[in-house]
Amino acid sequence: MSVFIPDFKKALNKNFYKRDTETVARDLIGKILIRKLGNGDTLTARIIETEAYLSEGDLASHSANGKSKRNAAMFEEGGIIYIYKIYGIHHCVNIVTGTAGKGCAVLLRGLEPLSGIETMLRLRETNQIKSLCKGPGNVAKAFGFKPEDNFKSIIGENLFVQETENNIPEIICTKRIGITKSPEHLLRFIIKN
DNA sequence: ACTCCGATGGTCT
DNA sequence: GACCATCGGAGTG
Repeated sequence: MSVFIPDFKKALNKNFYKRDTETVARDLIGKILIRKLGNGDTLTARIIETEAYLSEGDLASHSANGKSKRNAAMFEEGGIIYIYKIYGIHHCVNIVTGTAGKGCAVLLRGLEPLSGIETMLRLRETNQIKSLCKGPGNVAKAFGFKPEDNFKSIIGENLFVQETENNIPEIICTKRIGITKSPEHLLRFIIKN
């Protein structure tokens, strides 16, 4: 993709996120994540890897043991983000899916940076383009997501996912990464290549 | 290419 | 006190 123009009129809406989590995780592949920072910088990247965490029958999901202070955002109506800290070091970003009270979300695991790359490099404190948005911790850091962004809307002017034209990416489905419970579920989605 | 492992802290039993 | 939805560097083949 040579030129990409962020356009809020093409943002995915609440009905997109309120659907079944696995479907949302799959459909997010190939779409464009857009964030406008307070300083005016705009970051855009293509979503290339996601994982679904379900509200039922999924022991790996943070919601598996019910609502708590940490996972409360997961139990909101789809269309907001859920941010948590992992291993005491990294933050991870999820997009909450489904209807209110369910407790499900899609983890953003990998992006292909499109614009705002200088800002992402600065936020990541690296000069490595190759791994800039590779892995959930790096996705969060490159986009400047912090704990205070928990519960923020993913359908607002300064944070949204944009529809793409002629978007029929070839998608591969595998087991999820780094989990020990419910490992058999094929809930990781990655774009081919 | 791989495997191993330390860093570091919130959450839950 | 154990367990993590991780990352990157060191060591090995």
